[in-house]
Amino acid sequence: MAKDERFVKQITAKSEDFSRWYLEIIRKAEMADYAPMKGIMVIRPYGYTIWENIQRLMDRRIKETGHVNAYFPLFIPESFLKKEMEHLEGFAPQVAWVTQGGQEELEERLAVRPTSEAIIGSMYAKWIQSYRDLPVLINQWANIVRWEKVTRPFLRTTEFLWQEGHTAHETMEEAQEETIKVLYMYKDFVESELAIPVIEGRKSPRERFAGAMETYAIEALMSDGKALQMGTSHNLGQHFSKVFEIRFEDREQKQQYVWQTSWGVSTRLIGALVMTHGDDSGLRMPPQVAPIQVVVVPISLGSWKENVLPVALAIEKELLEAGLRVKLDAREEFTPGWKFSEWEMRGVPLRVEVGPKDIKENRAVLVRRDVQQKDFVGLAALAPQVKKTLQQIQSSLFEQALRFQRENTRSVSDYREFKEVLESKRGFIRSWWCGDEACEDKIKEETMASIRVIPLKEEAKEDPGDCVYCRKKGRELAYFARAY
RNA sequence: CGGGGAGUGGCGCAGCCUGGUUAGCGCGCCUGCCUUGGGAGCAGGAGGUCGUCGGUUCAAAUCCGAUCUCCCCGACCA
Repeated sequence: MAKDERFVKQITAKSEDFSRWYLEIIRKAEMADYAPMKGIMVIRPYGYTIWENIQRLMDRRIKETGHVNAYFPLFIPESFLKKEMEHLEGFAPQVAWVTQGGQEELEERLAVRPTSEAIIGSMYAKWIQSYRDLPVLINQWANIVRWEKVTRPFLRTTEFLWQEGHTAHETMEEAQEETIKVLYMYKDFVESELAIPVIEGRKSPRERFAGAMETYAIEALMSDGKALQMGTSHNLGQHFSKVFEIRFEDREQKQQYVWQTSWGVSTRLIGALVMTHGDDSGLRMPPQVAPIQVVVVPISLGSWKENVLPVALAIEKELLEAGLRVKLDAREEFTPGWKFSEWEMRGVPLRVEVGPKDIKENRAVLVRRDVQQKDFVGLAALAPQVKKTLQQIQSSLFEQALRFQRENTRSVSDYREFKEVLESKRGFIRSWWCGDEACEDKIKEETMASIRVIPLKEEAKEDPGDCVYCRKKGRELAYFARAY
């Protein structure tokens, strides 16, 4: 059996049409389906279980760093949104409005939340009086609506699910520290749970969140060479506290405005999993977030129900007791081969096969989804071996993605080369930038590439080169890419 | 929002140009037999009114108009 041979052709090859491949995986793996309204999808159980796993692992980190969960309203009065004009103008084209309740027209329009800075800010103004009330460290899990013109399942939909943290602090330094702490929390989460390597850094002013003083993000490279923003963390400064009057009496008994942050990751991460790890046979789920970590397939031959099934049941029980998410697929109406393909499409990381031959040898067959490798394992050592293999798959997926990211990150100092790389290879391009928005705009216009992130740690290590566009002295080392 | 393409049983498609009996095909689904170590085989069967609305016509999946949705490219977008 050749390693990269496709057993069954059921989806468009990734290399043939990436976009179509992506959409077909989502439907064949039953992650999501289109709802009958433009740009809105239904997240089906298999996709939603991935989200639940993401939630569970992220929520743990959020709480470990001292935050607590709360829930704020879906509706935001227009006047609240208007208080921070930069913020309103940033979101205006994407806001859905409620103008009528029952038969009555509303006196004031209500926005369906595009994000919650405004409504949360108005509440913080009531809750915060003294430095003793600070910091406020609140997170909420919620749905968000943004009227998007171009939508794609998970990557950009009109309604989506996310988590948004909103914190308030005594000092600018403390808010900045929080912003960066969360950025690295996201990086750690995405790399260790989703097995997706990211580059963390600051956004250029052009890409900054509407109303933020500074925006930071983690960016990943999808396997078609386009970048995807995986999470953002904003230092809001005092923009919102000034307009919402979020004041406190400080240690010197003076009135001060609080310093705020906000940060979020969304169901877009599920799209990133597909585009980072998927192959021509379907999904490849990292074990940490896989809805099913191990599928047990009994080889149904002859009197398998008497001989094979009891062993399969015992294996299922043992793996369940070992704390794994296990599925025994003992359906009679499908052949083993059919089941193999089915679970490969859904990206189940590890498959355990047991058949008559294995039972004679007192063993089972382990098949890794990531590399399609088969190994015989004695039944006595099964559970520990399965656990170990899952860990290997988790790190192997990360390593594969990291290798891809490194191979597709190129340092370029010449604009001609810059354009050439984008045309032929895409990926991240590391270049110096003078800091002038005009250069950034020109580059975007001419190459469709934007500044994804200005790395936090790398700048100091190198002598500045010239701006890749205007040749003036470079001020920032930036990662450029075409992005989703 | 601009340009292009597409909506026909669950999925993928043919039919439309050149209107005319019961709208086909493959996969899937159901029943039975037989099979099962990489999506088995045979036989029988169910399921669509052609995205939606309107118009032309004796007659519309087919022609005309509007509208909704999806896909691709671009503009826009934390």
